[in-house]
Parts: sequence; C-alpha cells; structure tokens
Amino acid sequence: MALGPCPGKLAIPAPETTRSDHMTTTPRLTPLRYDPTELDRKWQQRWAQDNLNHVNDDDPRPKWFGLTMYPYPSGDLHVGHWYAMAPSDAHARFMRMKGYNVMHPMGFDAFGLPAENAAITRGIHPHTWTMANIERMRGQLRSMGTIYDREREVVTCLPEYYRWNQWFFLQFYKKGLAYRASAPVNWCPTCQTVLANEQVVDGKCERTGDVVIRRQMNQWFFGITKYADELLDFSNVIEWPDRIKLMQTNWIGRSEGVQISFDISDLGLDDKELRTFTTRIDTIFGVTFVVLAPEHPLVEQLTTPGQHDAVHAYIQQAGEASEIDRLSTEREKTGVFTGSYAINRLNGEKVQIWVGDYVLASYGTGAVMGVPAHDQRDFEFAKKYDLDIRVVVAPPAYDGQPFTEAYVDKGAGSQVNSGQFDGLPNTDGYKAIADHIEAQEWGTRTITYRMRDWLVSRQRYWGTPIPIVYCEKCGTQPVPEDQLPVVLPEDAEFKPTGESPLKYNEGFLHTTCPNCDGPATRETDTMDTFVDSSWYMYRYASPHFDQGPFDTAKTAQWAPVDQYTGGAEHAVMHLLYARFFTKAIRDLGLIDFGEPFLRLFNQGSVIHGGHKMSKSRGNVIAPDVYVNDLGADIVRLYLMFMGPWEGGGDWSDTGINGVARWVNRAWDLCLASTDALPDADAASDRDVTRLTHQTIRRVIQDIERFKYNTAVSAMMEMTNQLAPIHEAAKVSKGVWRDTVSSLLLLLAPLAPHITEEMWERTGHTGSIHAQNLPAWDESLAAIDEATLIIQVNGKVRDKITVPADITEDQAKQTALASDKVTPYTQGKTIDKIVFVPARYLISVVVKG
RNA sequence: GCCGAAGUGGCGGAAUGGUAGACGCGACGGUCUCAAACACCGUUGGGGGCAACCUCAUGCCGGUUCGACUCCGGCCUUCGGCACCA
Repeated sequence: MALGPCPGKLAIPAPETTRSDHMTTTPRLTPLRYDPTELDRKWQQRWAQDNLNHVNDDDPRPKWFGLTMYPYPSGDLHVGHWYAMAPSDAHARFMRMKGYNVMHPMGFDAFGLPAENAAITRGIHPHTWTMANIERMRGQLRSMGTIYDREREVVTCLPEYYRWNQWFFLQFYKKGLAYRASAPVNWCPTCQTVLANEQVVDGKCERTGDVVIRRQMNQWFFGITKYADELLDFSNVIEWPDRIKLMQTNWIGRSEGVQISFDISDLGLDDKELRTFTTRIDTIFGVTFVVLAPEHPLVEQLTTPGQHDAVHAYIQQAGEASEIDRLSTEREKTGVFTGSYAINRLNGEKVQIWVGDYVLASYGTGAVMGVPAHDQRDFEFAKKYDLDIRVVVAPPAYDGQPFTEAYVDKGAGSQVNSGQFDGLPNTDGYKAIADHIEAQEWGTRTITYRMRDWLVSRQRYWGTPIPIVYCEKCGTQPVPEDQLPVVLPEDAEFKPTGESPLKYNEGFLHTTCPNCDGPATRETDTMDTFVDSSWYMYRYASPHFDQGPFDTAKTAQWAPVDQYTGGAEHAVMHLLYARFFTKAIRDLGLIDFGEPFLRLFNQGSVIHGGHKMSKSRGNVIAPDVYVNDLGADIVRLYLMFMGPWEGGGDWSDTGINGVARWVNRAWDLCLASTDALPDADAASDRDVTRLTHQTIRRVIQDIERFKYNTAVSAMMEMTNQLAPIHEAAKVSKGVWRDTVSSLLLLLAPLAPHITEEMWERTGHTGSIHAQNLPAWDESLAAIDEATLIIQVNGKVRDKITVPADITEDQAKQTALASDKVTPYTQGKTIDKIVFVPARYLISVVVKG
C-alpha cells in the first residue's frame, strides 16, 4: 500500500513543461534559537538508550493499538509519507500520555510491481532493491522521531512472513474458500505477457504501444462474496466515516431480484435454458430480446453459421474495450444478433438472442433480458437495432403514446400487456409474477452482488508463491503445510518483456507430487500483494512467531486495531479485503472478532503547486532538507498546521517559516527568566489560569478529532496572549510555571524533541513523554464576561459586553434598550425574541 | 460513465444552524541597523462614508428558517476509487 504517491511506473522523465513556477530553489528558512540537528540527535539517541518506545505486553495499563497503513518501500520517505505518519504518531503519543499502553508499529509492504520494474530497467534483483530501500527508509523513519518499536517491524517479502500467506491460502483451499476459475487478464500479444492495469495506457501496452486484448486464464480466487452480507454490516465497528461505509456498500452492490430462465431446448444444445438475472421481473412481459456478454460461454454455440463472422468480429472488438468504457451510460450501446432465438416462457414468445458488450460476464448470469420500455440501456439498444419496445408498466395517466425514453419508475405504474397480471399495481405485479415463476419452476428469487470474488493470482515474480502443485495423475494438489514456505527462488532472469521468471525457473517449476511422489509442476503465479496487507496488523503482536501466522494469545491481547489511519484511496479494496480476511480467520478459529479496525480515519494528500505530489510531475518535496535545517518537529508541526488532516494540504515553502517563527517565540517564552515575576497574587493570574485551562480543553478535544491544525492554532493563540503578560510581569511565578508546563505537555505529542529539551531545561526530571496530559477544570476555564450579539431580523445590529451569568430576561431587556437596535424596532411589531444562551445571542424578529 | 468527497480573502485555512474570515503565509507601512537579514509594531475581502457606520460577499440557481459556509433540490468545477499501482 503506497502511502501517498509512489508511482510504480517505469521511470518516465518529468516533462519539462510541467516544471514551472512552483519549482523553487533552496527555500529561505527561518534560523532557529537552537541547533535542531543536534537536538534531534540528542533525544533520538537518549530515547533509544532508555528504550522509551519499547512496547511491553505485560504493561498493566489498558492497551491501545494505533496503526498507520504501512508503506511500499519505494526508496525514499517523502512528504507524503510524513503526512501519513507524523500526525498518527502524534495521536499514538497523545494516547500514551492519556494513560494507555500504546502499540504503534511500522512495517513494509515489500512485494510489488516496482521492484520488478527496477529489475528489468536497472538489472537489480528485486530482493536487493527492496531491502536496500527498506534500510534507507528505516533511517528516515527514525529521523521523524516516531515511536515505532523496531522490534515489531513486519517485512512482507521475507519467507518468515509470506509463508503464512501460503498457510492461509491452504486453509482457505481446504474450506473451499480458495478456488480456481477462468478470468480475463490484460494480454500484450507482442510481449506475450500479462500486463497490470497500470501498464495499459489508453488500451495499449505501455512498452510496445500495441493494443492490449483481454484473454481468459485459469486463476485463483478467494470467495469474498460468501461474506458479502456480513461485509455490509458495520454494526461492530465503533467509528468509521459514513462515506467509506457508503462506498463499500455500493461496491458490494447487493440487489434482490429473480433469476429467470429462457427456453432454448429446441436448439438441440446440451444447455436447455438460458439464465438471466433481473431486478425488474414485473417487466418480464416486455422482453423483446435477450443480450449475452461477449464472454458468455454459450455465445459460440448459439451463433448460427450465417452470423458467425459478424459475432466473431464483434467479440474481438469488445475484447479491446475496457470495462469502464463498457459500463459508460454515455457510450453507444452496440451488439450483434447471434441468429438464435429463446422462448419467454411467460408468453411463449420467441425473442432474438444478441451479444452486446454493455452486458458484463462478471455480473449476475452474464445475460440480461432486454426490456426496452423500462430500462434505458435496453431502450437505446432497441432504438439502434430497431427492436420492439413494448410497454408493460403503464405510468399513471398514460396516454398510450410511444415512449421517448424508458419508463423506469418502480411502484407508481400498473401492469399492462402482461397477460393474467394486467391491471395489477406495479408492486403487486412484481410479487405475483415472481410467485408465478417460482411455482412454475422457471426461476427463483435470488440476490446478486456487484462485488466479484477476489482474484488473487498474479503472473509475476515478486510476490508470494501460491502453494499448489499440479500432478498429471493426481491433479491439483495443495503443498503440505510442513513443506512451507514455498520459497521464491533467488536465481531469476528478468526479461525485458516483464514476463514472470518463475515460469522458466526449472528448479522451482519441477517438483514431486505430495500425493504420489510422481513428477509434478508448481503453480507459477504469485499472490496479489493485498493478501499481505489483509492480515499484517495481527503479525505486529508477535512479529517473529514461527508456529503460526501469529501468537493467538498475543493477538487476542492487542487486536483488533483501535485506530487505523491511512489514505482514502484504500476506502474500498484494501479495507474490504482486510475485513474479509478477519472474518475468514475468525471462522478458522484464530481470533474471536470479525472487524479488524474499530475506528478508521482517512487523511487527505499533500498538494504542491496545485497537484498531488508525484515523481512523474516533478513536484515531490523531499523532507530531508527541511529536517536538516529546521528539525523534525517543525516539519511535523507544519504538516499538522497546514490544514485539516482529513482534507490534505498545500505545501508552501514560506508557510513552514510561520511555524518556525512560532516555535522560536514559544522557545523564548517557555525558557524566559521568571526572576522579575512576583511570588504571588499578580494582576493577570486569573486570566492566565483561564487561558491555560481553555487551551488544554481546546487542544485535547481537537487532537481527539484529529484536528491538529486548530490544536496548533490554539497553542499559538495561547503564546500570543501570554507574551505581553510575561513581559509586563503581571503573572506570578507559580502560575507561570504551571502554564508553561501545561503548554509543553500539550505540545509534546506533536513536537517530541523540542518539548523534551524544554522540559529538561525548565527543571523537570524524567521524559516528558512518560507524563500524563494536563486536565482542564471547567470552572477555571469559565468566562465571567461575554459579548451579547443582538440581531434584528437576522442581521447583527449591536454587540454588548454582559456578565456571563446573564438571565434570559436581562439579555432581552439589554437588547431592546440598545440605541443601535431601537431604530430598527421603532414603529414595528415585535413578533418574537429568540435567545441562544450558549452563543449569547438575541434575535429580535420584527414585522411591519 | 458509475460510486464517494470537496469548493470560503492574494494564498493555506477557521466557524455544535447563531458575530464569516480564528491561526498562519504573503503584501504594504513603520521601528531597529551604516545597510541588510532577523526581530518587533501596525494595516490588509469588495464598494460607499470625514466619521459613527452602512452595504455586498462562502462555486452557480432555487428552497427551508427569526437566522444558512453549514440543511434540502438542481447544476458547474476539481479531487479519490472503479477490482493487476499500492
């Protein structure tokens, strides 16, 4: 899972034209009061020495498992990674200071396409390339000052990890949850190889420019649709964004309908009927044709000799269109007649069987009944090919005229031209027709999902080998568990076509059958990397366990994940696969819960120069130069201050200076001498205390909601107000010490290094990160004066300072007495007066 | 195309249906300096007014409400995903 932009494309040089105004040279950065490099180094070393970030399983405090999506080791940690990791690190630190035993680990999603591309273009072995990248990124992760416990790192391309992918595969296989079936792949005829979607540009091979065709291959699937209904149920998560739940719900796409068969027995084929799925069985009498997907298994047999050439040409053409294009409602609906007919059993009519690419083989039965009067796609299709359009659901007050578009409303119309069902209201018609069909055994009510089973086969090298052996005698044989892992061979020849070296690795390919000991060949496909990321969270509890995928006792102690954060681009696939895996693992008896992530938060992405950062655009910001000059804390703080984490933010070289200036001011203020301050009873003590408690409240509430930007603002406002008070010595020593301590504690999760330094310099012992957050006291945070806002007909007319405990009557009297208000009320009738106590707002409504 | 989001000053953004523009950047004016940098002080949405203040303004068009950036309906634009990038 790449966090942020890590394009896996073969290196494409950045077009010169896009390197424009936003490509600044070395930015001018604010000089700091301290040496950030030295300070970062000092504390990172100290924390390592003291093992401050070691996570202890036996810690008596309540556990908190905070997880950030692990990155793909693309080579360098860039600002996009920091944007994902720094705020989540701050949250984990925040939870630790709230009294939890926090596990906030990090690992690497180390299998994937870019490593193979590096092998092809640069001749580096994927393993070498990946491990070197991981080593470099480990150092960069340390430079952020994160609390990752390095003993808990997970690296998915190591056999100690991926053998458990294989183990899961075998368990799924035993349960029938892993199975082999035919599915299309992108095929480049020139390269003679399978292409990833990413390698297909405008329907052409990225490398050769040849038109990519879809080709059927036998591939492995996981039966995620068996869990479709449970995946629609979000009642066991605590806090997930509604939009993610909605996207997953729509992705799963449950629809209730009827599977209805058309009679093709007079054609003399093995299949006597043609099955279709419809959600509108009430329109069955309006069927004037049937359309099959070009990939439908019966197309070949149904095509008459006279139509053979036309159908074949059409299928070839359809093989070049992408699924997104085929589903477009704007695209012209095309098709070709097979020459055969099917019988609609409800009225005995013969209807033409067509092939059309707006029907997908992967949805429903791969065949649809064409009801042009009541489905817009069918309507367009019928218009184009001059097929009958028969109204069977009359809209209310229907005048009998031909439709100019399909009438698709459900429920309002009534059945016509529908035999014995004529005159029934549409909804009753649906029930009656469905009952009739079930009674006649022509079809059944059924549920179809848009979601398909998970295709896990990849025709690639750099992935987990699928633990299956093919024996001529015994057929498909799972590799016995005691022979795991099936190790990815290191000797591999990478051809410039991108073809998987596994197919030609004799030592890997040839093996013996685990059943009969005869000669056999291994499956050479590897697994989708989403398999790795579907259960990695459970591995962190026991990352080096070798008796199973994880130590079930440890996982029971830590899992499920309390807070998961990562990019919204994973809203559906990764998160759905991980939910499926969790339920499947639960059914294997390894865990006793069904949801992997109790709370979910998706951050936005960092924009620079108006675009998401990407290597190909040439607008990537390397954090290293900023870290060197300003230190990790200021980069962390700026990323959090830039904008709401959820919405992403716009990187600005000057903007980071604003945070640097504030850190300078805060540094001066917190370390300023207190000699000139009175010992007690200073004029502003109450104000300072109130400000402190208000700020504690704001910051804690903001961080709980991941609103780091306003949390930082609140602390900026606090120092802005404190500076003149300290300058004028209007605060006493004790109150000042408390306020500085509170500020440092609040800032510590966000800026761990400088707060640790200031904590030490202000005379505290022990790490600031081992402290608890300050608590606020509502009575100390309370105001004693408020501004009463007075509106007349919704427009603000006056603002008056009043005591905080003003009553409603007093507020109303004050409002009506205001000489800014009377001109608007004079000679008019006061309709009503609204008082909003929480807002100190009076709204006077006048008439006339 | 489908699914999901987002549009507020010159810029990043703030605002449980209740003072629109907090906080910060930039810009302008000033202090300090031989000069600059740093720092500090002040101004900074548009229009009108000497001023008090008035008025317009949260992508566009409508609606609900005493009151709408916020809720509802319809558009426009941008972004994320669409099953083999991760």
